[in-house]
Amino acid sequence: MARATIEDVAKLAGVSIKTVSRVVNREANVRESTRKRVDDAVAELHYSPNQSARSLASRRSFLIGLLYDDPGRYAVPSSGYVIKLQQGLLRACKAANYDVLLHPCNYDDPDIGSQITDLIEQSRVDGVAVAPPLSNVPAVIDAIRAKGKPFVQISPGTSSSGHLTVVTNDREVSAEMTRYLASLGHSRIAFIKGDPGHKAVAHRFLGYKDGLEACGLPFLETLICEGDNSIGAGEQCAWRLLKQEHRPTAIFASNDDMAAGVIRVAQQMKIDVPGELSVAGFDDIPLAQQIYPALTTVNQPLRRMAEVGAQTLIEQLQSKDRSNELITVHSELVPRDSTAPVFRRAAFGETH
Amino acid sequence: MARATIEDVAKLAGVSIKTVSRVVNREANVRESTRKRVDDAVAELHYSPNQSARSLASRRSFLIGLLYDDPGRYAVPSSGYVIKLQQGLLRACKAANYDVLLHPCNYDDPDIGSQITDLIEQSRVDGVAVAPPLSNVPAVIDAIRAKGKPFVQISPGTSSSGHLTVVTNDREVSAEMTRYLASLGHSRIAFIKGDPGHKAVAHRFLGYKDGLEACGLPFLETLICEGDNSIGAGEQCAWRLLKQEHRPTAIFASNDDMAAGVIRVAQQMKIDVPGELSVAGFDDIPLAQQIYPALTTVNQPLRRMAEVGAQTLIEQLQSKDRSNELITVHSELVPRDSTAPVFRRAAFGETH
DNA sequence: CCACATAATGACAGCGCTGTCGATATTCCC
DNA sequence: GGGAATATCGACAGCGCTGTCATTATGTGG
Repeated sequence: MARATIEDVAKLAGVSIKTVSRVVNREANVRESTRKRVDDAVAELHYSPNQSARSLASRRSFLIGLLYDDPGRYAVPSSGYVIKLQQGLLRACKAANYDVLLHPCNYDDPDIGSQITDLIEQSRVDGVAVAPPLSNVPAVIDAIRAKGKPFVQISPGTSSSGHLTVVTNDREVSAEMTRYLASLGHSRIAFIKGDPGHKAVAHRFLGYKDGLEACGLPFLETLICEGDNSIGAGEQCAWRLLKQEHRPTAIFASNDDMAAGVIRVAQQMKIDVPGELSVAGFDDIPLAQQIYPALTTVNQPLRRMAEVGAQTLIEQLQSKDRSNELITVHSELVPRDSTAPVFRRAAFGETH
Repeated sequence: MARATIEDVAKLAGVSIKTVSRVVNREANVRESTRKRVDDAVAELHYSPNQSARSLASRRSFLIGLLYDDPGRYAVPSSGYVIKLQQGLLRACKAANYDVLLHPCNYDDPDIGSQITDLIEQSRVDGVAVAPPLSNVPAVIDAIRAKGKPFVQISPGTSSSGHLTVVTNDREVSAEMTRYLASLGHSRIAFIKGDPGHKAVAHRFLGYKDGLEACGLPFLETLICEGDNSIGAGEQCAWRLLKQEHRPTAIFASNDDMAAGVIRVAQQMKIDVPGELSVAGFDDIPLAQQIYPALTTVNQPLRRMAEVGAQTLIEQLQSKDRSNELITVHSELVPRDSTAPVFRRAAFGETH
């Protein structure tokens, strides 16, 4: 049983193939009675248009590419991240009758620019969604733009740019977290910065400072530490911060892994969390719910970012307007058990 | 700058479009000198064939669909699993110049059969790879077969079937694990069965029995327990097994989560692992390396299974032979720190 | 009821390739 | 060296749609 073609449907409905095309594509100016006849024929024949023919004739593939950093052979942890991106993209694409094509890349490749160029040249996609950390690499963005391929940049941090971008309010929500900690009575709030090469985390630090300022708290260099985003780095920073005589009563780490490191060290130092020390993270990775105490953190709406990005990209593709929208999707503060009102004695610099 | 077409290349190389087509598709019977002229023209124009036109003319989309269970809104843990599948598929497809299309489904959907039917009807893919747990649902397999769509079933357990299937040697490697434990001196080796609805785990239990038999050890019902694959189930089984007077010196759980539950209970009961109790799991999930002690387990070559499956599927697509191969990819025993030579006193039934 | 605007439909070319088949060039063997 | 076998190449139809434009049906105002 060969697949039905538009011609079969037209014959059965007693109309021209063009009218079938109109009905299938929901175009205007088709009489209701005609539409129904065609729809019935479509249903009877289980007709589904041949995408290749559609693509060839209309010069659109109805395919959106996802450009992302390949989690690689052993990096299972980041897979949740990729899956969320895919889910967002898939939802938007499904709604618009597009399909998703995967284009994993190697973030570390020194030759990433020309890699992307080749990829875009050969790919059949109508548009591309670029996810972090790839979307933070200028060579990548430049390559896509040079090829004139419509795209949306999904970026955690703010971006200048002259193209469609979806960001989240990292800075604002970091300020919010800081204010939240202050509202619990904390006045010595430490901050652990992340990898300086990672663009997004810079904004979190700025947000932290905003938050301090909003609460009238002083900014103290002794309460700032920098790590490379790993649990180990979080531990090192925690040691440094907590062995000070006048130690902080709250530590805000710019990602969850480092926050987990802080909690681990606190346990080793017999500092009760959250009794004597409040700890907050950022990202809301699965681990955040699994550790004890469950980590107060910030949920990045990655799925939603991908969804909104793809949706807008597709809209632009269809209307051909291609404006340079900057879309912000709001992150959410997730209070859990690792933060609590300040413990007064500890606040006055008592060591254990 | 519009994309170059085959006609542009033909003109530049001074040949007919058919010859360009031959060169691009690596067909035989093209003079070396001609081939070179065409290749040069292709390079100069950055020509890349229009896939839609190719597909329309050749009736092949060069697209492989991945049918998998959508990890869903919160089920981040299983994302590593999906990513591995994708990686395997992508590798095989890239090598053959195919692309991957994602088709997430809902495993729990009671109407899954007709869902799949619709999906297949509308999808443009040449073939489909079905991953577990979806591949264990008869309605899914039946729906694909009914539509006559070429497919490969990726299945952890053995399968009868009349179609291309990739399996792994669950039973054999379970026997191997059992023999390994016996070789460490264990004679009281308990086994925790998994969810009986889960086809794959049944084979693991058979393998356990094979292993016992091979070592001349008796099969004892008192050393068998059944859980639902969760950590909690592992804990329950562990309590049951370990509070017996004559308790086992080794516990082989049919998945890692349950093994993790066993280790947790052992710690609570102050039973040293691996000193007094060896624990083995199955699957080699990320957690297996993270817990203490690191878990001895079995690594399922999921990525490799997907890769081999897709590769074979594509080969069949191209040769049109469509035989019903059964491909086995071997799982690997991964010895870590949770297993050790038997502790004699414990072996003689001493309680803590 | 007619001239005109607008809605509804169809005829047909052509998107950029591949498959078929026929034409021509080259090689091989006796 | 001649004819058959084989290698090499091109002409052309057509894959199943969409876009364009012409044509016909329907409505509208005076």
